Amino acid sequence: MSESPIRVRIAPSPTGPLHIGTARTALFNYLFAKRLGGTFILRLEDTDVARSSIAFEKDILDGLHWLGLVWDEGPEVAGEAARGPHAPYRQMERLDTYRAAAARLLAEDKAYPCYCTPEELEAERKRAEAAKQPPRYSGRCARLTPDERAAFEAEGRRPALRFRVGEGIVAFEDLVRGRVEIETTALGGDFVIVRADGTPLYHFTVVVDDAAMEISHVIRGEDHLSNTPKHILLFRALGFREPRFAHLPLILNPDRTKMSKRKSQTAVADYRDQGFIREALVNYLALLGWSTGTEEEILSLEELAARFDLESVQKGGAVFDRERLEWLNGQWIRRLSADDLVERLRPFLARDLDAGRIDRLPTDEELRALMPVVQERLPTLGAIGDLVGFLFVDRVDAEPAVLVPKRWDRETTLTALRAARDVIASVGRVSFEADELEPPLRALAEERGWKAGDLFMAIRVAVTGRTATPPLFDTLVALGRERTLGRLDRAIERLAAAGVA
RNA sequence: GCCCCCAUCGUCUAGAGGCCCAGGACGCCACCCUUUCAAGGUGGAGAUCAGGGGUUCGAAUCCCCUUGGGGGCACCA
Repeated sequence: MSESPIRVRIAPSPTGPLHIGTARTALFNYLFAKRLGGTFILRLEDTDVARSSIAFEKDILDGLHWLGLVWDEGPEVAGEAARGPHAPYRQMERLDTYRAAAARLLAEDKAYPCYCTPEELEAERKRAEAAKQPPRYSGRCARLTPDERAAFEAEGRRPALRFRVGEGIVAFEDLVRGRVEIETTALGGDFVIVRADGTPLYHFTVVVDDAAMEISHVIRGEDHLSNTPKHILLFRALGFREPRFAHLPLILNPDRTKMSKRKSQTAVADYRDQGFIREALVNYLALLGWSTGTEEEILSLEELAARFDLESVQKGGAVFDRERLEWLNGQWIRRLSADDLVERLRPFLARDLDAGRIDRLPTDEELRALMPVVQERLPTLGAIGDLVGFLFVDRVDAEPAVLVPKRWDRETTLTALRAARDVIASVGRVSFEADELEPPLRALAEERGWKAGDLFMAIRVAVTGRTATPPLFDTLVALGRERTLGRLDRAIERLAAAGVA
């Protein structure tokens, strides 16, 4: 095999938001390129004009960018010029290239005009299905005489262009699966490469572009495995050198079918919006279908790039396991610097404010002070409001029923809360620190014969409204003396009132 | 229906003939730590390596068959 520079690409189609599967394919291409000092290219396959949109394109670009998968060559975006020697990288801007290639195939009779209408083809497919036959183009237009063509033209029919598949066996050496062979007769007959309206189709553009962009390795999902023979035939017909192929295992729904929007959360943006961080998603995706062969598992993009190899890619599909992603997300959140975490938490807090889940935004100092206690408790960034939101609301409503610890009754709770209020009021006058609060409150519990845990739980619920919170004294400090006392008073009032009623 | 691909704990995987009556991780359970919740630590349950035939002194690992699963078969990508 001749040595050529490593050039790989991710070629998404802007017909939907960035999909987890596309992100994984992009990642593997990226890692492969980085590992081998190759070039990672982004190409937009937007020839399905009806379904493509700018909004999807933006979502895809933003998502790849967010994941840190920067491309070496790619289209112009947001006013920034295209990068790379093979611009444009958007297929609808490359129509001339396809037109020229199509003209060549037509001139060499490797392709021919087909005048069948969609309705006729549909009928043909229906018939095949009814007869339990594989759907296959009949080849009706393969050998039209000039007169017959003229007749169709006179009718006003516009032809599509079909590629002659021919006979024989196409074989290739897949980098993850080994040798794959398929008989061309199993390809479904001659296939359309240019629509009647003149726009080119996927199988055609992908080959023309991969050749034009000198792609050395086509790394894509297994759903393309059976398309590969078509592509190889096209590479040959056009006289292009074929790239090497590697087909990645599919990412699966829990029921082991191809991951889909219907059964799983597939949009990368949704994961980001829920507070999964890029490090975790990249790490998780890399380990879906590939492993280092060691027991390492927490790996950064750089560490992954240093270890990646196609030989270790799994052949079987992999079920997307959200729980494991969440665990990895926690691992990565804990590895962030406090300042970085504060920064990343901001948008989520802003969203909580918009939604009315909190009444004000914490200052940077407030947030920063919470990090030691918050960092190890956050499964996702989106959980921040749930974790410490009570600190930033104007009032909490502690239900009398939950205010009373399991082992206590209302009277005891009331007594305890009043006593605790006095202790806190007396010790916190000058400064308000956790290690100033804890000893006297423990002493109080001891003196009254209460379990410290019960006393702490009553206080916890009184000031936060909930039974699960960060450590109590850190929480009181974060709340501040005045608000702590205020919430205690309010809880005492409510509990007392509940008894009267 | 036809073609192609795949097959180790529930899930992600290690394993490339003896180191494996199969290792790690997530999840689950228990215990420890502990004011709650987490995090962390320790331990446990969990896979007759889909089944059946070969090959071999020896197979999760090689071959064949069966079964099961998946993907593809568009003027979508």
